[in-house]
Amino acid sequence: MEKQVTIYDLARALNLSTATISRALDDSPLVKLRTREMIRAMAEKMGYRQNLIASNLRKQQSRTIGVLLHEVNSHFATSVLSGIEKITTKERYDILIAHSGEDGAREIANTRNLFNKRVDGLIVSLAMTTSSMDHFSPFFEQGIPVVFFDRIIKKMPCSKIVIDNLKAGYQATAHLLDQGYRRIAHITASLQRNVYEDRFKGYKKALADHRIPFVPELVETCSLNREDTLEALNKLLLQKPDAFFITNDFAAAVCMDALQQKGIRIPGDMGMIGFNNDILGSLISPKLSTIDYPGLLMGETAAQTLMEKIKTKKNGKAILESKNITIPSTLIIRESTGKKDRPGRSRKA
Amino acid sequence: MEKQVTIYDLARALNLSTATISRALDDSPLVKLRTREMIRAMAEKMGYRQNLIASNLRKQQSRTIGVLLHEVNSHFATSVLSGIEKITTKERYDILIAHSGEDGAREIANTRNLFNKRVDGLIVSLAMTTSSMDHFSPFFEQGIPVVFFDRIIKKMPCSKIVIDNLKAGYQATAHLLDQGYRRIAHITASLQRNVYEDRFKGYKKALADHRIPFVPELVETCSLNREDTLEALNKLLLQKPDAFFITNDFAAAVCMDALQQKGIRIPGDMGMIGFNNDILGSLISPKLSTIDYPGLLMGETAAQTLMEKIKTKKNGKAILESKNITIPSTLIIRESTGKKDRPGRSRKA
DNA sequence: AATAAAAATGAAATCGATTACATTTTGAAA
DNA sequence: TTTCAAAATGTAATCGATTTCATTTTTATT
Repeated sequence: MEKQVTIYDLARALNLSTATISRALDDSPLVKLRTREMIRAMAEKMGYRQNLIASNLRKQQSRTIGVLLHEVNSHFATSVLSGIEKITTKERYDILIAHSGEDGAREIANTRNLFNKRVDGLIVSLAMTTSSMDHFSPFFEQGIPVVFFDRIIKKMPCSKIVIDNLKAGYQATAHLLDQGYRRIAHITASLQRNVYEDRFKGYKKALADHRIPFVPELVETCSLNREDTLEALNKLLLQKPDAFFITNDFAAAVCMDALQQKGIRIPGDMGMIGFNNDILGSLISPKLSTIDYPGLLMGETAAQTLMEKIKTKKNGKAILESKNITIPSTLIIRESTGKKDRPGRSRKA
Repeated sequence: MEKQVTIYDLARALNLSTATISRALDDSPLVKLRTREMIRAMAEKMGYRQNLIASNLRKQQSRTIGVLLHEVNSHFATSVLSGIEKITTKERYDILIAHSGEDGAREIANTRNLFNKRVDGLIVSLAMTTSSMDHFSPFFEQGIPVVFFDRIIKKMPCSKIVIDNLKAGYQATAHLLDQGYRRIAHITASLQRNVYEDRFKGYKKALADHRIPFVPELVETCSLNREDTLEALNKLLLQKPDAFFITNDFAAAVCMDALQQKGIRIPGDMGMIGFNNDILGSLISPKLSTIDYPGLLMGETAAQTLMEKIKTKKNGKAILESKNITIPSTLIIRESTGKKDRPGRSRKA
């Protein structure tokens, strides 16, 4: 349990000033090369380790960026995180991850904490129950860059990274229609959140374009966890749907399992399409059709956008132009959306 | 872009000293209640936010604990993280997550960085390729608590949280044997790592106890990602196994999918057991038998152990007794390990 | 060798909070 | 009203690095 070695110790040992030590350790050309080498050697020998807390206080930065997430236990979330990390580590920034478990109050507490830790920037996907945006105002007031992704608020004046959820919802629904399904149920989450709202809009637009009436009873909203999803499923089954568009692959997998238990064949009796392109979908049977949502790219883009903002801020003027970036998403057709069987006929297994 | 409000600003505004302000904001009884309320109100009014960097520098702490992981994109990893978080947020600590992507060099860099950030403690699961332990010595020298979990080094003098991998490997293998399988292949990862080594030992012991000869050709080591797993699978198929014990559920799911493509029936023709109890296993078909590895509990236990160490350190004497905790694991029998078909007979689908 | 310019180094303020120690205020007892 | 302990507040050092603004040393030029 030895005392920490500081630049004062190095200065004393070498009979130099802390200014020179500090500059040398930063590899500044202001210090003679020979001196620099001497200092490096002594730092190594004495086991010096820079105290980043002190450094950050003086430099008025933290070299840390905060990431506010609603959940981390999904393939999508971990993809986004690894995309973010890929960019930030390259720039030698750390990330502080805080997740709210979909709870707005925890999101507020986390936001506050990250501000107090003086993160240099923030990347956010909103919790399901967040309604007000007031907790972000300290960041805006201080000009600390914030980038939203996935779950955003459209009217916020800052950069946002999204996919075209309306189009994706449209594609998913249209594909089911093309395969002969007509009574398409939709399991989704809080329509307060843009992502679910837009997919829902796409769903309705596809129905309209195919001249299929929209039936409100075919839509259920839930938290998307296992129990709630099954509850929604059972409620919807009373409406005799012939296909499901489910806004999340995990929930879709849960439903497929339950439907197959009941002896319902997928596809054929029932079409099924998910959302996100979780690896899960390619391992279950039948393999799940879905919308590819490139989490890695989204994370990278969000981080890249944030890093640029941080840099322009450092170099003087804070040009706070907000970017709205739309990442491409793709319909992935696998097995669960095979053609619908004609009624009365039987299908080859 | 207003300037940050500091306690100096509050002190000036209220004609008090920074000492009083600081104490009041900490709710110290040294400050008269009325004054405290006044200060709180003014802080609120002026939009004061504590600068934790300054506070941490002075207090010689970071209220942050570092978590070194090899990967984060698995159900197990996210469970552990959420277990850790559950405990640490309760104690108002943040976690700084660094993952190495199984790369020893990155692990070293991450360890160094976390040290420089002066984390108050470290929770570690080693990367696949880590061999030396030298990068942890600054922590030991400074008496900063370190807790290892899952992938550990047995001889390290610090707390470790593990499951009984030998027993688990034994159970998995014995279960396959009980179901009538005899040529059991084993797909695993680097035997340098205790977890894989111990499971392998359990596998061999189970074989020995059932008087089945151990065949080295039935064991393959790989990274456990999709491609490598498939390669291992194909190599092993040449040895005509009748069951697989695969040390990871994701890899097991990949294999099951590939085997079923080839028309091999699971169970019956081939038994299959995984490891970890990833949710995945309950959604694929047949449902995967596995070993439940309680990640949440492991995370909680690791965090709890660490928090205790941090506390005893703060209260003076650093009693560095190392705990070795073994968490219970359970065999979960589902569908993929149904009885083996007798040769020559056919099984009902 | 004298001089100016460039290079290297140093002194001290600074970042924002905490806290040991000192001082003032308050209130109760004498 | 005085006295003194307790309560409340203040002063200033401190955490460890960075950086502005000197100051000293070195090098090049005449």
